[in-house]
Amino acid sequence: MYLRALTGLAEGGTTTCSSEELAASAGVNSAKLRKDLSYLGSYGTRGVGYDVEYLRYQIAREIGVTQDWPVVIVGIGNLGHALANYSGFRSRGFRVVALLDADPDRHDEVVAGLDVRSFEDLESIVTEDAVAIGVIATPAVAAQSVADRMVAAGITSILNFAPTVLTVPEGVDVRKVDLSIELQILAYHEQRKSGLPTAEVTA
Amino acid sequence: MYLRALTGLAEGGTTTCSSEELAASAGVNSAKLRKDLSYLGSYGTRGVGYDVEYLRYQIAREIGVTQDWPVVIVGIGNLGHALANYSGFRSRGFRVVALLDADPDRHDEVVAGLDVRSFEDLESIVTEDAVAIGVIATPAVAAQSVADRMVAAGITSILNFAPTVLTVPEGVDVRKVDLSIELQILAYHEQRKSGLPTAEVTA
DNA sequence: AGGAGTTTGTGAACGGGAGAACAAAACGGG
DNA sequence: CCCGTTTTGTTCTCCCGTTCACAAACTCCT
Repeated sequence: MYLRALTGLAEGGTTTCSSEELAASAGVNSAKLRKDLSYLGSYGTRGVGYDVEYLRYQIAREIGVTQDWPVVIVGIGNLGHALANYSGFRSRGFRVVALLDADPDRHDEVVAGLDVRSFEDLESIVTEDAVAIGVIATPAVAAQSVADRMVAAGITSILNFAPTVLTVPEGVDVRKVDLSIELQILAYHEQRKSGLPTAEVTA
Repeated sequence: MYLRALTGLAEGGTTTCSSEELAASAGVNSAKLRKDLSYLGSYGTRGVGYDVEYLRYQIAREIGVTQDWPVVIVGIGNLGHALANYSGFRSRGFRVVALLDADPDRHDEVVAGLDVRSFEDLESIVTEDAVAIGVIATPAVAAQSVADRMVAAGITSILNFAPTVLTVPEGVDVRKVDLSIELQILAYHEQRKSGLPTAEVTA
């Protein structure tokens, strides 16, 4: 978040910023921001603030975005399609090296300049391109078996868009994004708003 | 999460489950699950467990998924396309009533059985269909102005996929989904794994 | 009917993140 | 060169979510 806020400030021509400004851009409290940055080191100057470019590089280096991360996307349905075309990945150091799908009917398609290939090619792609990160955009029923194959092939980080809990061996990281849960949370608050029109709304 | 886990169990033919089973399905600790459910009421039976269907209905009612929520999606690029076609929304009580885009070239397209309409139609759609929830899938630069228009039109809950912090008046809920930040988190752990091959991996 | 075995619901302890507050450090003006 | 101003880095405190642990409650078997 801070990285993106800094990028925004840099594009706006700002060269120096205070913790207060940066915190506002990132949508957090300034004390929290300073504490977070202090874990990386002491990159600010008291009485002045932070050098935008310098801090940006330090954060990028720390979280590993200075290098390029090859990524494989499995499941080229609507969501996989969108992810393959999502420009935000490339601009943040991620390179989609392959699109895989189990459905042979999709294997002729070209999406985002890449051939959709057979899921059977997973192992060779992972070893060839040293892929460590895999994205699962398949239906829920297929997700666990795809994850198993990924882990067997050597992938150690998985981003899961399927609405299922994945079980993976220790040492493998999984993060889950569930689009409809976010909507459900909004619906819940919405219901409370309309149900209790005079009551206080808890943020 | 519990709701989805329960749906999965119900589809598998389970009629009764213990907190331990349900917690495993949802990927959480069983004590936490019991405490969470206790906030809704006392819907379990000691020595037996929870009735899957009954508990499912109680949770659905509590979070407001028994009713149908009309939703508007603004920004029909790759992501908006995918969201419009995402079946998980409809099956969870959300109905996409309109797709809007500022680009007139897109206004003839039909996506997911809906015409892509002009962003100018926002106000009439919101009032006509009593829409309370809006989804922003536009580029970052447009997100804030879209949010402002949404709020002015009467929308009180926004799901934001654009990589920007939105500022909205009090009483309006915003939730943010950032696809590349999830990847960055994985990349960070990945870097630590390879950088410290003998060190302990912190979950 | 009664006791053994389960499983829920909840009180208590633990841990960690978030904000307030302040000392240390850098800059600028006289 | 010194003092006031600004802003960082850090400590202290508070609060909330998570987990442990156990009593209450229910079932089943004898």
